[in-house]
Amino acid sequence: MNDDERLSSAFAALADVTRRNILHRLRAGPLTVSELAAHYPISRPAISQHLSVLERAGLVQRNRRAQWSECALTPEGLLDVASWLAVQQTVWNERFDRLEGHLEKEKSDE
Amino acid sequence: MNDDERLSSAFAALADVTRRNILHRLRAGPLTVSELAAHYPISRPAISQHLSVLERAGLVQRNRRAQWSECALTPEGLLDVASWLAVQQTVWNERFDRLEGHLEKEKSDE
DNA sequence: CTCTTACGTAAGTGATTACTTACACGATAC
DNA sequence: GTATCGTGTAAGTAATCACTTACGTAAGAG
Repeated sequence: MNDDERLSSAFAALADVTRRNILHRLRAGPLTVSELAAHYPISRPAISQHLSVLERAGLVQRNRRAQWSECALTPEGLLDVASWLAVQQTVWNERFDRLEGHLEKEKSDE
Repeated sequence: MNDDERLSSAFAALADVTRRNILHRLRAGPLTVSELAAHYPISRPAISQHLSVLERAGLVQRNRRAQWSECALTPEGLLDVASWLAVQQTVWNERFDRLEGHLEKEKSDE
């Protein structure tokens, strides 16, 4: 899986309220699949499938302990997303900077 | 469209290489649909549809001038995404902080 | 006026998505 | 051993997605 594909799978994983909510919930610490599923109106397999999506996107890790699966945030999970966003936003701001610079120049040209 | 839906549509829009590339390309300034489409191996209608997705996600604006459509980045487009990410990452870091704090405490308890 | 250009959109298709129920497996309880 | 719990996965389905080609329209060129 190349960079583009990893970014795409991460963004795709984040494009779902339930999955974002799972990530939000896991910020307090690891939970098992059933503990997570208890908070949602959908079936437990559906939650397990959402977790698979998050796992493939590198955002969550599952560790089997006896018959329980402990789900936890992957610490470096959002780094790629964050850095793509940072680049795009820097450029965005650069455009403002250039615009401001342009206006400054016009002003001083008067 | 509520907050969750807006976030979902933004993330979904970003979950595609072509669309991310369009955003990347628009950082240099506005372009028409055909100017954009020239860089991709897919049809012009396909690009137009990608632009519709980006537009609905609030990331891009199209302005019709005569028969040309000028496509430009929406300045505040990525704010929602960035702030969601910031929150989730803050929490992520807080976990590290708490962990570090815990280790510090254990250390001083010895 | 006719011809072309730049565009949006409708209709169709094959692939993917988000669910469901049913099932299989390993670990604990008895 | 059998029964049960927690889990992952297979199979099926309705909806959505990323494209394609075909068409309709508005503006400029001759």
